Amino acid sequence: MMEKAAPLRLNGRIWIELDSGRLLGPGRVELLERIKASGSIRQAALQMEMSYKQAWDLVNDMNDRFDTPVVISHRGGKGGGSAVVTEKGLKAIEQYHILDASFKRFLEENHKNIDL
Amino acid sequence: MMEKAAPLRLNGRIWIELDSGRLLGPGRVELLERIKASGSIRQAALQMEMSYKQAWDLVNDMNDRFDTPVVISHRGGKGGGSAVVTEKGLKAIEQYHILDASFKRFLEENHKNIDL
DNA sequence: TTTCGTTATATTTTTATTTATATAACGAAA
DNA sequence: TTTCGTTATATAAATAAAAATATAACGAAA
Repeated sequence: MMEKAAPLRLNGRIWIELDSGRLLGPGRVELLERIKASGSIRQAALQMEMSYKQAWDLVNDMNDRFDTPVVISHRGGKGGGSAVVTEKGLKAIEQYHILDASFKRFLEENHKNIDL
Repeated sequence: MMEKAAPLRLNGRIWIELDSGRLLGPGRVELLERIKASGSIRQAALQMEMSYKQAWDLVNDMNDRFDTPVVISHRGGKGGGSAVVTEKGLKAIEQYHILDASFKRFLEENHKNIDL
C-alpha cells in the first residue's frame, strides 16, 4: 500500500539587510505601499492591524538606516498631518518586488525537489 | 561627490513546512546533526546553547509531524539514555542541505541586482 | 483663536516567550 | 540493588515583546 504523501511545501523569506540588521522585508514593503496609497502612517497601520507606534518605529528605523529617508512626514495642517513615500522609498519598493518575484520562482522551481 | 555606498546585502531563509506550520529549517537541521554526532538530545542542546526542553520540544514536534519519526530516543541504561537519528531524519538533513545550497546560490546571484 | 486628525513620544499594562528549577522514569553496569 | 546520566514532564520565575493608554506638538482651515 502506498504511503500517504504529506503535502510538504518549500517556503521562505528574503530581505535586504545592513550590518546593523534587517532593513527591508515583506512587512516593511507593505507598510510603505499603504503609506503611499493613504498618505498616512496611521491609516497604513490600521489597515495592517498594527499599532501606530509599531508602524512609526518601522518608518523611523528605515529613515535612520537608509542613506536617504524613505518617508517624509508632516504634522498639523489639513487632515492633521501626512506622510509621503520618497523617490528612494519608491525605488526600494520596486527593487524588493523584483527580488521577491525571482525568489518566488526559486521556490516554485525547487519545490518539486522535495522528496521526503 | 560620490555618495557613500552602504553595504546592502540580500539575505533570507527557507524552510520546509506543512499546513500545520514550519517543519524543518536551519535550526532544526543543526539540532538533528548534533544529535546524530553526540547520540544525545541533551548534549546537542548544550552545544547549541538552548535548553533541553526547547530541544526536546523541537524533536517531539518533528516526530509528531513527519510521517515517520526522525529521532528515536531511549532512557536509562548505559550513559543514562540515548537518541539516534533515523533514516528518515538523515534523508531530511540531506534534502535540506541540497535545497539550502541552491538557495545560497540564489542569494549570491541576486545580490548584485540590489541597487539602492 | 478654535477645531481637527495626525505625527511624535513616553509610560504603563498586558501578553507571550524563554529560561530556570524540580522530579519521576528508566535500564545497563558495577 | 545502587549508581549514573539521560529522557520525559510539569511548574514557577524571569525576560522580552506587544499592546494599550495618555499627551504634547503641529498647522491649515473654518
